[in-house]
Amino acid sequence: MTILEAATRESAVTCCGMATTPVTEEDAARLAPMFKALGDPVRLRMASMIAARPELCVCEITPAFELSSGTISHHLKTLREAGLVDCERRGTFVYYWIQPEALAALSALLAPT
Amino acid sequence: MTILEAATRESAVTCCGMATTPVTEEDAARLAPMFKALGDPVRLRMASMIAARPELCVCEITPAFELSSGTISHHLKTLREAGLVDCERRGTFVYYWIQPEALAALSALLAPT
DNA sequence: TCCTTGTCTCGACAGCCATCGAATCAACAC
DNA sequence: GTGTTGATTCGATGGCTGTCGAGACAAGGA
Repeated sequence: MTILEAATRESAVTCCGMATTPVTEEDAARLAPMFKALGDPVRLRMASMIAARPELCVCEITPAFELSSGTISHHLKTLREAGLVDCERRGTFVYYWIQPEALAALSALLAPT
Repeated sequence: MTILEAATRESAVTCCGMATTPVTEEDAARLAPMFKALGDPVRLRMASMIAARPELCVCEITPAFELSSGTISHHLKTLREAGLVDCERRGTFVYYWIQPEALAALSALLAPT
């Protein structure tokens, strides 16, 4: 079971945000890395750009930031390892898309239904 | 204008999450520190504990973690500086409460209306 | 006044992280 | 094969951060 699946299922089970029931130690350990990944302005913008479209090519992300391609890849990897996005190579290009369940899990935690 | 007020107003103006419109550079700079503050398991649990009640005494938070009082204070300060909580001393004790607008701003960003 | 208790601040330190440039890899065109 | 372009990985570095313990501060009681 991936982190994402666990987080999604958990939020579905608890069905309420932290404003009603405090998160368990285990949930905190699973969800905190997702918040952490969004805790950098560059990555927050990246995630936002990716979420605003069905999928997005790295070649469209890179020119939006004045950063080296190495740093861009590093941030995308961080978002991927947090379970917030996934990617696929198609020919020369790599495309990223959002994992909506991950966003939903975080959102559910912040705002009780 | 505080960070919190700015974030709250912004989310009210845009009224949609990052799944529909990418956040601006300025919004990202304002909101990322809030996500970052929630990006530590200890702070996420703390915020959750505080959010689950109208207000919470530090003396109730401290025993929930196996950490020194210095570290507890440090994390609470981080949450406060991020605009997620506020506090007040009443006699010997200090009480913390959540800033619901801050959570709402983050939630609005994650989940379009 | 002195002592106790709750909380915060300070100084220090080990570990993590954002960034860069260089090197490497993948796919394609020639 | 050779070269080119897109993307990732690697190594290094300066800065940030989570943690502790000790000290300082605030409030109240003996």
